[in-house]
Amino acid sequence: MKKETRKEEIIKVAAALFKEKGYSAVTMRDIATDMDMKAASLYNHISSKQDILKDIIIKLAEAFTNGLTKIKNSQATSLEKMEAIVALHIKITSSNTDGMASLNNDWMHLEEKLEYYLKLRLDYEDDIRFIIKDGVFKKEITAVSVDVILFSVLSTLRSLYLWIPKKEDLNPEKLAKELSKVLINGIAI
Amino acid sequence: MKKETRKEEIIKVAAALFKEKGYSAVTMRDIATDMDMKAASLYNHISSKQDILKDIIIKLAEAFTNGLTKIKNSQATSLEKMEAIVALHIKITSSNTDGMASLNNDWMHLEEKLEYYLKLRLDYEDDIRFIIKDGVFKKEITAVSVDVILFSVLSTLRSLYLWIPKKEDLNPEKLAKELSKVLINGIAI
DNA sequence: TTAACTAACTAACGATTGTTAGTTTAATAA
DNA sequence: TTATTAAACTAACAATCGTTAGTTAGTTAA
Repeated sequence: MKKETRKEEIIKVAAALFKEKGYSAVTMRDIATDMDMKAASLYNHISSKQDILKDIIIKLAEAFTNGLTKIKNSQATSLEKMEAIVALHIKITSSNTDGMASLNNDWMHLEEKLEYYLKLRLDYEDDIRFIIKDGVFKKEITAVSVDVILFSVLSTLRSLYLWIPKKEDLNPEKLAKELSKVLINGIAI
Repeated sequence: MKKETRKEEIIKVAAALFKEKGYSAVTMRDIATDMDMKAASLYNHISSKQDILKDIIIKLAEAFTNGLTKIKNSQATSLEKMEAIVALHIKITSSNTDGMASLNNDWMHLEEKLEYYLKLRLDYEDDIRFIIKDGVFKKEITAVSVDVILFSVLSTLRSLYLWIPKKEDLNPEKLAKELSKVLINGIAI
């Protein structure tokens, strides 16, 4: 029960198609064509189209949750934690930009796992909101609306999947440094 | 307060459904159900499903292009222009959050109008990139990567459609002020 | 009144959808 | 050798898709 390479290939090919056209617009025959096989043959490896989406999204969502847990339990300052969150998003996203497209755009088609996903996402946002609030309290972060800060930072990080593939020469550490600088210090001189 | 035409009603209902499930997952029968009619009756008012999407997206894309043209031809400083761009996005997005979901997520299904849309989007990004470059040259904007700044700002503005509907008491001017402050001055004290 | 128009309807179309059943082929294990 | 297994195949299914054709009822214009 460990011969999952073929299954993983299918999921990878499917994720690329899901990014290009969206989950609903991709047919099992599309995935099969890119795998050089017939649609029915896919079912030797996966149990349903739905199951492919679940695999893609839940794995990524749990990676974010696990990454954030380490950060929030660390001894870093609030701003250092924000920098670590930026680095976490760059690390996970650059390892799977296709899958991140599904996570961002097709989570509503999860059905059985939808509730679980929504809980992970809500908890994730709450944890970051707490880090920001703590930063404001400790006078590390400006006292403009916490929600505006949360929204602004998270929107940028959640869009990385669109942008990272365009940078052919990606240096994750350099990007993390520059992006942290822009998000934390702004763009004004 | 002129009465909406039947076609406009359909487009509005369709946009709400497109936001909820994505263009491909919405059927003509879904739209008809929400309009309290049969799917075939929709064709007395619209020519195709595709045409609904085109109406939604192109109208918005042109509104952005027109708005940015005024800003770039103004005498404002680079930072003032950036603030005006923030306000432009808030204004257009808050007037049609449903449509903005299609613009962001379903543009790839435009078919005949796809090329035109892509040109508008590319020109839009180039215009903002120029404003940022000019700001760096005039020492109003920090000399970190222009693309990182462009990406960060535009990602946030393009995600407004997800966030504005959650703020039941939206004050566009106040939001523009706060968001500009966060994007331009950052979050650090 | 008559004619034209608007906006709904029923019925159905060919195409495509995700998926199942049963079969075949080649490689590996006994 | 024989048996087993993995991974492909063909054929087909019921359901659903966007859309068309033709009809009907109510409203407006002449």
